[in-house]
Formats: sequence, structure tokens, C-alpha cells
Amino acid sequence: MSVRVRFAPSPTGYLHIGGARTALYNYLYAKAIGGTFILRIEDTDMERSKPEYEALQIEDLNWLGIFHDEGPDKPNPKYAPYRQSERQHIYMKYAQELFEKDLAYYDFSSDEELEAMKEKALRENRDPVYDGKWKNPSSKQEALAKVAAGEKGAIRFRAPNKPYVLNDKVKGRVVYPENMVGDFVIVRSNGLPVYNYCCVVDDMLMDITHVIRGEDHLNNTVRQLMIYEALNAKVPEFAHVSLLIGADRQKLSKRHGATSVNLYRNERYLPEALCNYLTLLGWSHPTERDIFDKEDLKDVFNLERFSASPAIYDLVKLRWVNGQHIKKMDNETLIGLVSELPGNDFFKTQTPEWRNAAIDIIKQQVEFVSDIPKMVDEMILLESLEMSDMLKDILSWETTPKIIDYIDSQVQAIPSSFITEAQLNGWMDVLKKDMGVKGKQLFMGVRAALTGKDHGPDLKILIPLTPVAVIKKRLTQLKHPQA
RNA sequence: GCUCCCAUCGUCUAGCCCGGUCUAGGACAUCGCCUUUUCACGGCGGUAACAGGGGUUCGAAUCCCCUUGGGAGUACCA
Repeated sequence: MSVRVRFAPSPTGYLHIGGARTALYNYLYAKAIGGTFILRIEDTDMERSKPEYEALQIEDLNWLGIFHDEGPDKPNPKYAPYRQSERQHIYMKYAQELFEKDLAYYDFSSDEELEAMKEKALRENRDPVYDGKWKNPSSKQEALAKVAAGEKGAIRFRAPNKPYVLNDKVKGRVVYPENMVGDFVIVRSNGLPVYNYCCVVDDMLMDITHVIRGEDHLNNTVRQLMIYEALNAKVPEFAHVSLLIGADRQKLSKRHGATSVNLYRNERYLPEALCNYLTLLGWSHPTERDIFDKEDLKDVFNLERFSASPAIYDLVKLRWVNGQHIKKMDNETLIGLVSELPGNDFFKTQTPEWRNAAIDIIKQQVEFVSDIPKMVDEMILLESLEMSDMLKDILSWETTPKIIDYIDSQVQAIPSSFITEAQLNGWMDVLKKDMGVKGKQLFMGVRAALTGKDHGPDLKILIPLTPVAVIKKRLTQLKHPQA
């Protein structure tokens, strides 16, 4: 049977960074093994689930380059529907079956009774597991009669009294001692089934072969194992991936900074970079590569290289990863991204050749796409001088005023809006041969004259990108420092 | 409380399953140097870790136990 994996978010908010990581692992695994990646919406919590969040989450997933093969918007008739809210009848059907086989029973306990029992258990230092013996469940006929009479009761699963073993792909052999959980509710008294139950019914019916999810579900799994058993279903492989935590080693939350994927999207992070970074948080590349994209992972991604311990979500390395992806990105795509940025008008109105050349030098030194316009402003368009100590020093050399005067006279004579590299070379030659300036005096002097700064990219590349009008303004200030 | 899980540089991790090749490797960050007559990029190098204690063994980061620390679950949430 072919591999089928799923990502099953609850539409109760934006796509979380942790959710994105789990989705990514599932996606990567499906791609690596030629399986199917399914998106299932777990919206049984009517109170918190909102349809708009479903759309938002899918959007974020797609932005990350994670596309599902099946889902509410891409149904496979054999498995649809994909929203748990639309599968109520299915859950009820199996609950009915469980009830008839005496594997589940109706519980008419009140909240108060349940609460009292829980407190008692806690007092006795026991797990507050529901003890069926505490209150004899009604007989089947009795229960049916009560239900028919309109009494509200929850359906409880009769938890077998024995230990369970899970061979997890990440955690290894996990033993759940007997009595770890008591009889648990699978259908609430309001008629809505509960997560741990729906999940199993769906995974069974959707032929899910591998469940890759967060470690927070590890304890739940014993309940699910019980249901698989009761339903006579084949148990899938499980991989419980460690959780992401904050720098204080606490559960990742808003106060740890940006935890929603859409924030990174707004900040123009590269989706491939985010995926790359997220992959590394808990999984390692067999050859210890740390820069790659999904395509590179196609042949190497597996379930064997997960780390069992939680990872601190720390953005510092993400910056670097993003920068690396910018460097290897082709100029055309990058130009497209920069063009989408608001403002930035100068860049947008330049020729393709200009933009290409500008991107060539700028992409080498930025970590974020959004830094590119800033670099254009600072490196190319800045008219005022950056009066550093170094620049003051350069201006104090006796050769510098001569350079400034000469360059100024040449620049004034330029009719076009840009200086060519050949023109610049010509000036350098004149300064060197006719005026006897050379070495540091020459290069730094020319740089100061043209850029008003003491540092920056290679002049031969930078100057042809700088508008003559800007250079003229710098020169004016250099000649009249006070003004 | 109880149950489950986890524990290698500041961070992400390799190594652990199948003990010796580990005076523990890589990456980010940090520091220094080199290169590019500047900056950045790049290159080179430094600082920096097997949580603690017991065992098993000729030998343990690797196997076992305990302690400590952290995480998760303990719901008619997902």
C-alpha cells in the first residue's frame, strides 16, 4: 500500500510556526517516498473553529511551498469529506458499532459527579482516571431507553486494562502502563465526537500509513491505540516529533516573538529559507548540509534522522539561512520580489540592466529581501555625506581636493544620467598619470569624491549605477563643507 | 501529585541503535587574522559541550540504574 500522510490543523487561528514544521515534515516525507499528502481539517471544536482560518492556513501552507494532494478543496471521492465537521455521521456510525459490541457505553454522570470523582482521585494521589466501577454504567437497554427519553449522555470508551506498546519512529519503544487512562469520552453528551476518537476513525478510513505529528500527542496515542484495536484497524506508523520551545525553554508562544507564518510572509522572508530552517530544527541532513530546498531533500528525507529532544526556536540562524537563499536566488526572481515592495520607486523605474547589476552587488550583502531597497538608498542614492573619522581623514589629504576638483569638472560635463565604467577608468588614468596620485590616495580619494563615503562596493560597479545628479550633489557638499 | 518523553558547545546539531577510529565533528553566533587598497562576500583560525552520581566493561558521549533539570499529558480542547 502506498504511503499516505496527513497534516490535520484546527482552524482556530493562523498557521503556527510549529504547525508549519509538522506539515513540512509530512510533505517532505510524502515527496521523498512518492506518497500522498493529505490535508484534513479538525474542526470538531465548534466554539473556536472558524472557516476563514482554514483558508488562511492553506494560503500560508501554499506560500511555504507545501501543497496538499488531497483536502477539502481537492477531494478524492474515495476519502471525502475532509472536514471533521462534515463527517459526523461517520463517527456516529462507528460509535454505534462500539456501543453494540459493548466496547463503549453511555455515561449519564453530571459534571458535578465527575468533578467529585476527580478530586477524590487527586486526594488519593491517583491519576484522575474515570473509573467505570465508580458508577455502574447503564445496561444497553437501559441506556437506550434513557436516550430515547431525551436524557443527555456521553459515550465512553471502555479502556482495556492492559499496557500498550508503541514503536515510535522518533521516540523508540514507548510503554504505556495499564490503567494509564480510564474509560474516556468519545462522544460528548451534546452529540459531538471528540478529537482522539475522530482522529483514529479518519486515519483509518483515509488509509493513513504514517502519522507524523508533535510530541504533545504522544500520551494521547495510547487512547488511539485502544480505538484502533477496538475497530480492528491497522495501526499506522507513528513519528512523534519533538516540540519547538522558546529561549526560556518554555512552550513557544506569542511572547517569544513571531510565531505565525503570515508574519514571516509579511516581512518578506523567503519561504524556502523558512522551510530550510524549520527542517533543521529537529531533523538533520545525512551529509550535514545546512542550506537546501525541498527539491534537494527529495532523495534524502526520511524518518530516521529526527532529534528526540525539543529545539529552541531562535531566529538568529534563520537570518543567516535567509541570506544564503538570497545569494543563491536568481536575479530575475529577486527583482520581482523587490518590485513588489512598497515605495522603492527609483529601483522600479530603472532599466532591466541597471536592476540586474544592482541586484548583483546588493544580494551579496543582505539577509532580507526587505533590506534591498534600504541598500539601494544607502549605497546608491544617499546624497548626504557620511562624515566618519575616516572620511575626514581622507578629506584632509593634500591630494583629495585636487581629485574632487578634477572629478567635479568631469562630472559637470557628463550629459547622460549615468557615468560609464570606461569614463571612470579614464578619470582614474588621468589622476594617476597626469596628476601623480596613486594607491590609497587615489582609490579612497575617488571614492570619497564620488560617494561621500569611506566604504562601499567596488567603484567600477557602483558608480555606473549611481545617478549623476546624486553625485553632483555630493560633490557640491564636498566642495562647500559648511553649506 | 501521577504517567510518558527528553538531556552533547550560548543555539541548531553529528556521533549513540551496532561501546574502542571522539584529546567529540559541522553550522549559526562570537572573537582574531588573511584576502578584496575600504565595507560586504569569501578564506583561515580561536573560545566553547558529552547535566551529576553510580554501575557493566580491558575500554562508555555511546549500554543499565539513580538523582537533578526540562518538556508533555493528565478534559464531555485539539
